[in-house]
Amino acid sequence: MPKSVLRPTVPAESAPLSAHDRVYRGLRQQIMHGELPPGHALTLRGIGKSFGVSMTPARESVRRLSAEGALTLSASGRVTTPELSNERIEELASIRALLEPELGSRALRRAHLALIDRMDIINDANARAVNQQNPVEYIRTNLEFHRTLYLRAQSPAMLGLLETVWLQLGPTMRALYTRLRRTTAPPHHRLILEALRAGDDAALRLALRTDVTQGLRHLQA
Amino acid sequence: MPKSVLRPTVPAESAPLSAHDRVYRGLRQQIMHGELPPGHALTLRGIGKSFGVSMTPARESVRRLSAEGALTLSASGRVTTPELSNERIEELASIRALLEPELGSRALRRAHLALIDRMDIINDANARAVNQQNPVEYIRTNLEFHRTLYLRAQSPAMLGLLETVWLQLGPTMRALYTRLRRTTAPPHHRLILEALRAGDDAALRLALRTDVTQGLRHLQA
DNA sequence: ACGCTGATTTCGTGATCACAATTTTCCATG
DNA sequence: CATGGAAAATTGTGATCACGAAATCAGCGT
Repeated sequence: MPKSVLRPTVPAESAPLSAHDRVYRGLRQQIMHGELPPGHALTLRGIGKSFGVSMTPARESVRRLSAEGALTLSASGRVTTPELSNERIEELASIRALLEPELGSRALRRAHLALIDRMDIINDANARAVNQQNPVEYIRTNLEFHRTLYLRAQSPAMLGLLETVWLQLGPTMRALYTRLRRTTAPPHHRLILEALRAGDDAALRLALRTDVTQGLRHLQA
Repeated sequence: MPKSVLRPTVPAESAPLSAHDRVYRGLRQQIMHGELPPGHALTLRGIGKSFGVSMTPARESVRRLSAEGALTLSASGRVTTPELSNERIEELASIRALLEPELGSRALRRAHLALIDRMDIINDANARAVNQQNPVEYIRTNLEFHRTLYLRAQSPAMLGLLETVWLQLGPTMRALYTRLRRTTAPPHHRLILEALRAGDDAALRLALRTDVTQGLRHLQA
């Protein structure tokens, strides 16, 4: 594979993206966006083939993702997406309920109108995904709505931690959202946007917390 | 499934521990306990040799640890322990200040006297490490003091997240503790123990928060 | 003494392979 | 028709290798 020939003048702004990175990002997105159900089995050779690489980068990606809780390794090394117990789901939800209000609060001071408008647009796409009953698109836009806000918090470590929590919840969220097909958009997104416009810290924290906890508690029924 | 019959002479109680796991655990402990200064360079071949394995398990361990923020990969793939900016240190400290009071509070309901006694003993060892001005032993016993409490919270995901934060801070804590050799044990451990004995949730949360923030703020001078 | 350039060494990456263990398949037996 | 177990296919593990890129070093010139 004459890779250097095929990449004559690499656009300097973007990294060349190693094989491992492509596989990692691809798998990570599939998992976080709920494209895989809980308990879905994967193989290193299969992953490698679907990304056009050998086992080696596939294995590294799997190790990395399993370290983040996005994949489960059985005792014999078999790879599956995690099947979370109810206890674990509740714990992850409570972590979200702890981190997200904090991130929102930090972002509030730096949020300007352009940001809120952008979130509004994303929220529309989210509502559309609900109408289409498209779980993957719903999860994707929902996460993008939150991440757009949290990026303004300028707290990369905290956001990174939160993303690993989202990652762990990906397959479970898919299962829950496909099981009971919801027909109404998450109601608290409006409250979040209002609190942002008003610059009301307490209201924003509350809206974020209830959005997270209600969203998951509503599904555990 | 008569697997136990077919198994030759494996010690049943402990997993065989794959090469990758041994390397991962070994490196992780070195980093978390502050045995390596910030910016310390590592090589895959060197890691492999020091653990008696080939590059492959070494590489997987490094990938995993870098995913957790315990190691930094340069653009060319070079491996070093992270050199944290002051901003990053503050952010990680505020994450600790967010998670640790929550974990402590959850543990409080389940904490019995034997646990507090154990923490007392660990705290003595911690004070001894201060007198000996032994940074590694100080960090180790300090973390063990906290972890002993948080294990009772029965919140493995939250504790896991916290440990990755500790991991990221390992080399920096070593640098800080060796730079200014402190001569007095952390004063808030007493407050933590008192709050535990009194069953006072608010006091425990406060003591944990100040222990975390003061501990790091005291060193940034 | 200092800086630059070219050679050499070191290093990470990704592919491939042998091997052992597991899982699956399939057929014979009750 | 179910069931048990042997054979075959599949899978993860770890070692090794070639390759290109990066870092280190040597030697030269200024």
